[in-house]
Amino acid sequence: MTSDPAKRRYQEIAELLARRIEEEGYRPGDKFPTERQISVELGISRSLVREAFIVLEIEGYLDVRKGSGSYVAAGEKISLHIPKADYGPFELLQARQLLESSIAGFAATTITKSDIIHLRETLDLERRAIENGEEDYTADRQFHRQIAEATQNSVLVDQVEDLWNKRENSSMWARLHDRIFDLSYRAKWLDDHAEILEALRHRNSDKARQAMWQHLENVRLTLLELSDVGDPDFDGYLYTPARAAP
Amino acid sequence: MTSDPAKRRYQEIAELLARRIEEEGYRPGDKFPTERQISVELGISRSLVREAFIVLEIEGYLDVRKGSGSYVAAGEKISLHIPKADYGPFELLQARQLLESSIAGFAATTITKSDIIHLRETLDLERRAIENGEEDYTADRQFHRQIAEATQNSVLVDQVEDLWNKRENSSMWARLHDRIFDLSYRAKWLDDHAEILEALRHRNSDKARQAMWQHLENVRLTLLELSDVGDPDFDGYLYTPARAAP
DNA sequence: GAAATTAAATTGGTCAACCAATTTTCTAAA
DNA sequence: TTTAGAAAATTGGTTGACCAATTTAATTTC
Repeated sequence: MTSDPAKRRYQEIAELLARRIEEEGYRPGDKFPTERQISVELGISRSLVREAFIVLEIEGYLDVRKGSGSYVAAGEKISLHIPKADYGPFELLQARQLLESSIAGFAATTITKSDIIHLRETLDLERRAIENGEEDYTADRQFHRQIAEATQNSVLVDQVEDLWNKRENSSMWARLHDRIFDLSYRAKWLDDHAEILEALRHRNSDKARQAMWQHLENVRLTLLELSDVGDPDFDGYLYTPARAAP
Repeated sequence: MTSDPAKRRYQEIAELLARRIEEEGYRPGDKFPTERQISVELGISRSLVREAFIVLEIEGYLDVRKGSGSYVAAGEKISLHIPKADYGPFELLQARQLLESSIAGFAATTITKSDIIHLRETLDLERRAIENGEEDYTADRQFHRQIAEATQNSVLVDQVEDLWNKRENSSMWARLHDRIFDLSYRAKWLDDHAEILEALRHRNSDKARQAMWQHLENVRLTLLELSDVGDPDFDGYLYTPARAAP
């Protein structure tokens, strides 16, 4: 998908050093070698090491202090690369159910004509992707994002995006990915989306909420079906506490 | 709370340039000024600009190409992870209202005897903190977190925690902080919490949802009241789209 | 001998110069 | 006129030197 022509030098060095921190028993607060030490060791200039240190600082690995040195960071920072919880697909869906159904209900009260038009365009993109057999689900994601955007609340948008990111980082979901698209339940989900859009168009808050809930419930049921393949790894995810629709 | 000793130079420059990209009508694929141009314009060395470019590249703003120049990145990358946006207090509260009321309703169906006991203990801590005039609101936060934990869904817990973290990073909220605790609306909120707990204890899903909604609505009203002080900075936050309770 | 002061060494911060890849311009051949 | 190739200009990549803040060691003072 992405070009990924050539990894930049500082990125290579940063990954090398990050691996060192993780695998070499560094504990928070420990002193890390200085920029000069690393540069001598790797036979490169200090500027390159410095750039790598910046990356590591941003990712929450290091805490650099002028005149003192660099130290392995203590607090859990905003590091996105490594320390990523591996959420299960069912708890993710459950969270989306609770959050996105509320958002859909709210969005029905704030949505504009323009939002409706954009949502319809996204729906067309979805339909075309399915007809062409593409595995691309960006339109699907976009649909849900646009609904959140209709609330005019950036926190909600980020919250929804965060759940999608968590899903893409979920190892279990990655294993399910192929099965889901092979069996092409997406046509059913497309109908769900159309129903949600219809409720939003009529500014029917209750119906929008329920339609979103049912949509994600359908996804959940599909997942349950696909999980019943004797794979012992799925055991921990099979059960999800039942709950009535709101 | 946080130390925040001194923002690093490259970080300042990166934020400046990021703001320029966002506010100056740059579109994906557009060519961005070269490192040299920026360095001349800002009167600093190119190394500093280069470090800022690295930050922007990591955050998904830029796509730098040797010999060619830097271009505004096309795909939405992982940018939202790092640059913690400065959310307004009302959109934060609105998000909490939607999410936490749903969580409370769900938690009512999954909560255990043990959870109730722990919540009651937390409530006592809150009461004691208020009686002693402490400004510490960790018990408050803990109460909301424990309700999320009662759902047994780690995604929901993280989601709630994330909203609290966003609030603590909110500059506008920081300015409101003192006023809120000076006027001690916390006693009222303590009653709200007690009511929520009562609904959870009776496993009354609807009532728990509504009680949580009303609680956050009360916080919102307090904020509105406190904001009416002629501070022009609040203008952008004064209006929040109305919405009926679910 | 202990504490305060000063000096030296260490470390990250900043800079200007040069290197290498790419793009653009110019030139000449078809 | 078009096109292929070479030269020039542009741009990011890399380096070593120097600056400034911090830490450590040495010195002075009581």
